[in-house]
Amino acid sequence: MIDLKIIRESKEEVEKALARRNGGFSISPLIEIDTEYRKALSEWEALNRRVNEISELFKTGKVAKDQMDAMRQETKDIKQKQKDIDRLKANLEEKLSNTHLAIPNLPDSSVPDGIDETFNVELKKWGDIPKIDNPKHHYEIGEALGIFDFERGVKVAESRFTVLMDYGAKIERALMNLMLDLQSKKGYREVFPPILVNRNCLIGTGQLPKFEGDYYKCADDELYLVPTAEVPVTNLYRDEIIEADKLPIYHCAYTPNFRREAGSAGKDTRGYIRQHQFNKVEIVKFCLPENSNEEHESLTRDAEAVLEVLNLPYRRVILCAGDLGFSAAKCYDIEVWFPAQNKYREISSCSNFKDFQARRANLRYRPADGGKPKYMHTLNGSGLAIGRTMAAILENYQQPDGSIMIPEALIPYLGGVNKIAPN
RNA sequence: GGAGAGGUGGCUGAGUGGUCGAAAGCGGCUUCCUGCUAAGAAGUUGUACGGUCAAAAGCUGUACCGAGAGUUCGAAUCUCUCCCUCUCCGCCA
Repeated sequence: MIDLKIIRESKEEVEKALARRNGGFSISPLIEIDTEYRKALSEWEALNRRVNEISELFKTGKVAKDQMDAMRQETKDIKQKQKDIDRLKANLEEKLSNTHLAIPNLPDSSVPDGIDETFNVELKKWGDIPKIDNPKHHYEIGEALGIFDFERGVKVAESRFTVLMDYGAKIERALMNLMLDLQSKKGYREVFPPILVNRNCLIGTGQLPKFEGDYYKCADDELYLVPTAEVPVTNLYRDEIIEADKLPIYHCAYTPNFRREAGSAGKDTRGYIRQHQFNKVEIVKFCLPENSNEEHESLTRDAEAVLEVLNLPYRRVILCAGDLGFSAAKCYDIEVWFPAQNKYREISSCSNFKDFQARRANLRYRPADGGKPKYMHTLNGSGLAIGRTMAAILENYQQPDGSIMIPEALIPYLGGVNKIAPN
């Protein structure tokens, strides 16, 4: 969340920055609630001061006998008044918190203007687009190879669930290992976190309270299936104070991810691109505020490295302010080439959240000079979405005879297999 | 699921209804001392939100000892409810 102090003191700048996003976020209601809340708080404090005074008099034995009852009565009356203020205060506090938590991050000044993805700006392209006559879609190839079973996925769960068979399952597992090995070598400490997380985690990273309907929740427990490893990994250090010399901290994590895809009805209904359950390797960084820009650049490079190792053509775009996710101040999308769709599709999102998540999750560090704890910066990116990587491999490595070649780097992870052909 | 123990500052850990934001130790910071290092001596050291101030420092107010409610002039301390952790037992991958 955005520092309330900044919101109070530079209302215009904050509103101007937020206006670049879609949706028109006015912070006036927040400021009103904040003012009311602080008024109630100081009233309550003034009353309590008198209570403290009276008890101090009792303590030091300065109360004359005939005044004791009057003073006892006075605090009773004050407590009664405080109760009324308490109700108001609790009410305002909740409103303040909910309103505050619903305000998205400020777009960084380097983020281009624009209202939707058509305003995103391409920054670079990598790799040669393969020349394929009448390229087939990944789902056609996968079904013909017998490695995707969409119908049984629906039978076992519902739509947007897929069963992987034989080399489908094996490639999924091989990619997971390749990606974790690659990021581990780059210095990301591997972690395997819980896949069910509590509500505070989702508030910490910014999914809640605003997007309640987007996630799977357990009926009998206050636990949610993770929509991304970002959630448990970023919350690893929630409510902690880390010594400055321990930063930056890098983590990589594999988890399955679960998303209800509310609002994506009809989008990518065929294929393996948009599933309710998908695997992903995530890379996460915690760093000093002054370093987050360069950490963002290098993190994005670390995500791109996976595509380069697999020799899949991609491009990098910078998201415009209107397309930016709720918590991000700045975000690069990495898009991989899909020959049959004849376009680039998102395969990784690399974001700098600055101190937005750190405030929510209370992630602080102790400065080297021993001063007061400060909020660190958090960043993360997919490294990569595994299902989409498999889909991209199927399409980019497809052969005229219906087989697919295996990217060289993946061959060792598949026990030496370099080609998969239909039975 | 059953029985018991417990949740206190960056950490470990004392705590009698008022002298407790809280002993002590560790860690951190400052200074001193000794060729360097190590060791030693003294001092200092919580967080949040307010007020005062041009601002900072300082001073000052309020809250915070797992969460919430209660008793009391006054609660870390007493009572109740909830949450969490640990130990033992049971069950189980």
